[in-house]
Amino acid sequence: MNLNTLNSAQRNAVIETEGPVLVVAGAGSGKTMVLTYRIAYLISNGVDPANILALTFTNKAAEEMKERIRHLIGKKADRLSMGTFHSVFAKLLRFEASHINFTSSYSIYDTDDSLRVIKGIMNDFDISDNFLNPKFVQSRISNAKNKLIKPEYYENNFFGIHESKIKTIYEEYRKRLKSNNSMDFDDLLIKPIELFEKDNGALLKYQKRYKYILVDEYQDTNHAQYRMLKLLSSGFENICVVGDDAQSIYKWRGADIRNILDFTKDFSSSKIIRLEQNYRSTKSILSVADSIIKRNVHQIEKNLWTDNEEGNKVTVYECLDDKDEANHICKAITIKMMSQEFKASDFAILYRTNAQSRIFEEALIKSTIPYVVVGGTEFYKRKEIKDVIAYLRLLVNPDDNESLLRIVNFPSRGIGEVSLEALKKLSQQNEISLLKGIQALNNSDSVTERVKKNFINFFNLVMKYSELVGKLNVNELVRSLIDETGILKMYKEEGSEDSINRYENISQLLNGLQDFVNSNPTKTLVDFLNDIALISEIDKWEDKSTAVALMTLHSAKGLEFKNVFVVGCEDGLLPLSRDSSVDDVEEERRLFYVGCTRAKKNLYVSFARNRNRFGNLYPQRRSRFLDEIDERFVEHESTSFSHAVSFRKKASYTQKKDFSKSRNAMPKYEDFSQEEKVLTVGTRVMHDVFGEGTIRQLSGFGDNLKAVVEFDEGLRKHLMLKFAKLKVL
DNA sequence: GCAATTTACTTTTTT
DNA sequence: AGTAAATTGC
Repeated sequence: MNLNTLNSAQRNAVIETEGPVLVVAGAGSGKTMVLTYRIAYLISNGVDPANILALTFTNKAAEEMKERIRHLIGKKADRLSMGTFHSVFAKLLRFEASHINFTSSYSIYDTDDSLRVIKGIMNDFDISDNFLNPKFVQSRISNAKNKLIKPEYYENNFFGIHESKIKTIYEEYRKRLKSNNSMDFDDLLIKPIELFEKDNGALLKYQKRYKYILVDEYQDTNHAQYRMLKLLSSGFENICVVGDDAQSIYKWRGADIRNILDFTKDFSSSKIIRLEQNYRSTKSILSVADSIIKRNVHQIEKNLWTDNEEGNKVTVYECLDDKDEANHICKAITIKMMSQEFKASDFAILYRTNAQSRIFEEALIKSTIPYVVVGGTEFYKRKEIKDVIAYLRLLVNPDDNESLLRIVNFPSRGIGEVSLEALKKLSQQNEISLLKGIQALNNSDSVTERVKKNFINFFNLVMKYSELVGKLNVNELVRSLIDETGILKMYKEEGSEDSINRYENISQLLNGLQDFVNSNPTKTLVDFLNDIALISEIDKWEDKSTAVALMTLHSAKGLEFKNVFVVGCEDGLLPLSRDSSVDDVEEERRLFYVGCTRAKKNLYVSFARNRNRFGNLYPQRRSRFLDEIDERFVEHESTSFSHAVSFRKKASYTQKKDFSKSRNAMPKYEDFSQEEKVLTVGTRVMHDVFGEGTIRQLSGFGDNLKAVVEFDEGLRKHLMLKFAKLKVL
């Protein structure tokens, strides 16, 4: 291990091992290397690896870091506690489960599972989901949990019309998860905190164990994570957090940027080390990124610089529409690959929303460029996969009612809604799990004999295999169970494209399980379920693969590529706006900044003048972020407009009719994005009868152009623009 | 109780 | 446009 390869700030960050340290690490400043070296340095100075806790943002980051440390210090590295907050504490909770009245085979509910629980509660409590959106309730509950607010204090912290109802749901939600022996993502952070707060012995045990704590991506930790770190580090106070406030992009998930801004206040006598030299990008790229981010008001002062070459200018592409954007980029990639200078995996296409990936996929296929979409519809969230997982969960956790409900009638066993209600009612009365309830139901007369038989068949299936858990090889057990359910057979026989897909997905899951067990025979079914609950798509992605990477800007955090395309730089998309409420533009700007700083050699940002959304073409305006870029480092390119025509359009949409009549004679691209008085989402309009309002949605073309207008009086109207004479204000 | 048809909703970003 | 949920008809 040679510390001389580090610059002086980096070296400080490695050797200041005692006491609280904040490392403000700008993009590309070698933060991963610093963390790696710091851990290796600790160990080479005699610290037991088992006394080090390193928390990363993704499992992938943890794996990579562990690999690098292994290179530096060898096998000792395996004894490190390293992983995401969620995976490290999920493991801890399996050890300590009995102390919080759970079992070590508790289920982990993802957001879908948790939403189903909430819907179930609202259904039981007769709260209509028109009245209260379950997703809203879910986000409120998650929000409260992130802030460590218990149901009893809920109403002191949230102020809206429905809070007392939400509080009731929150209370019941907690109860149900508890009786299901299940935890959601938030619980994985909260439950250890609750344990530590009530059981000082447990806290002391882990304080002693984790003498040195390191946290990566600290800018994206939430309050619960902060509280946890505070508790664990309060003994030795050897806590080192690394982060960059300019790259905080998870506020929507509860991340609290104050954690990093206030670190020096929260942890007294802490040191700050700034890593300001960027080793990743060219001067042009860094200057562009800097010109954007400096528009944000709230930040830690820092000055990122680089010794790297000036490099090529950053290209701003102006495209006709989203299709043109995709083709344009494919062409650029093809040309660059032909020069032999770059291979496919040197390129990344980064977008704001997953929905944007499709159009690039189509274009890449046509261009025969290998690509891989990272993220999107996640494998483990597919219906067929969740069904299989529900079976497995029920085997190890018989209290998991949510999983039971999912599969009790899948494949069809003749158990309908009415029979299920009877089972739920009986189980609730006797305060037993639904699975146990089946036995009770069998001894009652609330359902027909035929239904009883159907239930018992299911019950026997589950019991048969849960008794085999631990006795039979995991792989054999699962294959045999799935075979007996007939799921695979069912999909195979149906034969539609969709069902073949599902069949293959389940096969893939079973193969994944086989690999999991083969690579480590001591692993159990619970381990497998735990792993797949906490794994993300980015964790599975191998950058060794020779393919262009497509992913969201969020997923790209922490990665780097020689050539980066940040696409869809249009107002409303990047920055993304939901309705026209005041959004946090600063966070969107940071997201754009994160995207730009992923590039090592070449950066391309593009926007389309028209974009398809929900199957309709909408005019777009270039992102305000593009106007913030320092022009000295930019070159502009655009698709030739020679065959496209601009329209002179008057203020009123009554003239729109003329335009639509001559539409057939018009070229393919209708460009009204640069016109002055244009109707777009957000435009203020005047209606003779309804008064002033704001356009919320646009659809259709020509005579069929329709708008949803929200009038200031509170009315929301769907209007045909052909008839409604709207004036643009 | 189930299949077929209609409707509603999606596009934030994810552990 | 494409999918999931809800509703209807058998």
